[in-house]
Amino acid sequence: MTKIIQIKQTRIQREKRLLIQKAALQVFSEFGLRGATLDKIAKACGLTKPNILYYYSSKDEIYAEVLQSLLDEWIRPLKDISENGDPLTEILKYVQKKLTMSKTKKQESKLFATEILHGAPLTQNILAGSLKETVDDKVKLFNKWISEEKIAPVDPYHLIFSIWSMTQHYADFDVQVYSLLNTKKRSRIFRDAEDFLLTFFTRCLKPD
Amino acid sequence: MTKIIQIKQTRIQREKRLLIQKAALQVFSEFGLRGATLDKIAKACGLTKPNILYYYSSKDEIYAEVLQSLLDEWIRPLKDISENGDPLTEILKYVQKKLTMSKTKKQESKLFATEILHGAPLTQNILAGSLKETVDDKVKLFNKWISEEKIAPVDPYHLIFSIWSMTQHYADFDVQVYSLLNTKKRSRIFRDAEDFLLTFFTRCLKPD
DNA sequence: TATTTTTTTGACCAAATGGACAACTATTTA
DNA sequence: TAAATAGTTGTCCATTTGGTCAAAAAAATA
Repeated sequence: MTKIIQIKQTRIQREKRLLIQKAALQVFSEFGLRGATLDKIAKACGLTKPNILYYYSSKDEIYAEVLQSLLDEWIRPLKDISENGDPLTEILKYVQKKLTMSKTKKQESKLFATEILHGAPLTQNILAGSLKETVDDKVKLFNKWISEEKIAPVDPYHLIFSIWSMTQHYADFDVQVYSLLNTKKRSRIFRDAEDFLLTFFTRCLKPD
Repeated sequence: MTKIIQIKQTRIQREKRLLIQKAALQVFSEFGLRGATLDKIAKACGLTKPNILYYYSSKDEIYAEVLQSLLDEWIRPLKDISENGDPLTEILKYVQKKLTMSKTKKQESKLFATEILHGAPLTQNILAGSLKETVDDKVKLFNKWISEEKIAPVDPYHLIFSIWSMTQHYADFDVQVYSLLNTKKRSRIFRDAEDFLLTFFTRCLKPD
């Protein structure tokens, strides 16, 4: 009742909702939608379960909101690829940005991956909608660059997939990466990864 | 009791265990360990829940067995990289094999990905054990090839990661791939992916 | 400060789920 | 074919978990 009549959020509502979202991201990314429980989220943010349900009407609603705010952020860097800059530089900058996100937004990456992996039940429309739009737009740009012989002729869609997969791998499969590299310092891994990726894409995209 | 005394499996045991494993792979890969229920597995293989628990003592045991048999298969192709063949050809063959697996073993790929993504609770020892051994072995081989100037000097660990991530992407993120490519035929996607990957790795690995 | 509104929580509920088990049926084996 | 063994299932149980609710506490407002 009250909540329907109430129009703008109170200070406490803003704070608590954010608190819950943060905890939820953490729990969802670790356990997945079904593995996450309201109790875990509650404990992670120091609230009680009924209190959480005072702010969100269901677990699914929390999940949907966390996922939604993640998706916007996820697409943004792709949009930033500019048709004015130097083609190779623009693409390498994008690679770098994505790799950095794998380091600093690991939970987001894992949550997104889990969602897609399990069929993207809540994300399908976004994939086919705004993401597809952005991708198609950049594909057009890449094709222009190719026709101008500014980058090597490769399938732009698969080029984008390769950037996504290689960079996100360091977030999503971190456990495997860390198990196989006997490096002590994690920052070292990302430095090496960056070296590798930049060399890799430079070699692949430099026009003949 | 009976099962402890019994030494070799009966025909029915072999058949039913396989049946259960197949169904379990399907259900686990779609819903994850926690999202999968014994009822779903039971329905998927046409047995009753108690009947499944006659063959496996718990859901976790089924999961562990499915995962175990998957892991052996998963590592194998890497082992097949031969130090006798032509370096570039050997690596490209490996890429091809992995891509094919993404097409034909999609469920396995997704299950493995989910496991690693969620911290690899049951797989950690294998990652750090037999997988690491095999990887280290191939890294040594790649380094040898590099020092002989038969392939370009790139970090072998990250090279392996790049092969894994780019090929598995077509299985794990299939929903996204299909959403973004407006292709009707799926086989077409894999043909294009193969073209892309082979060109890609050839360009990157060809010695200067 | 009195009143209203918002926030918090302990206790509770119903559904889902992993698993136990005894009784029953089918298959092997002697 | 009779006895023994293996396989199957209906029923039941305990735990987990998403969610409710009424009452108490805290905060905002008049």
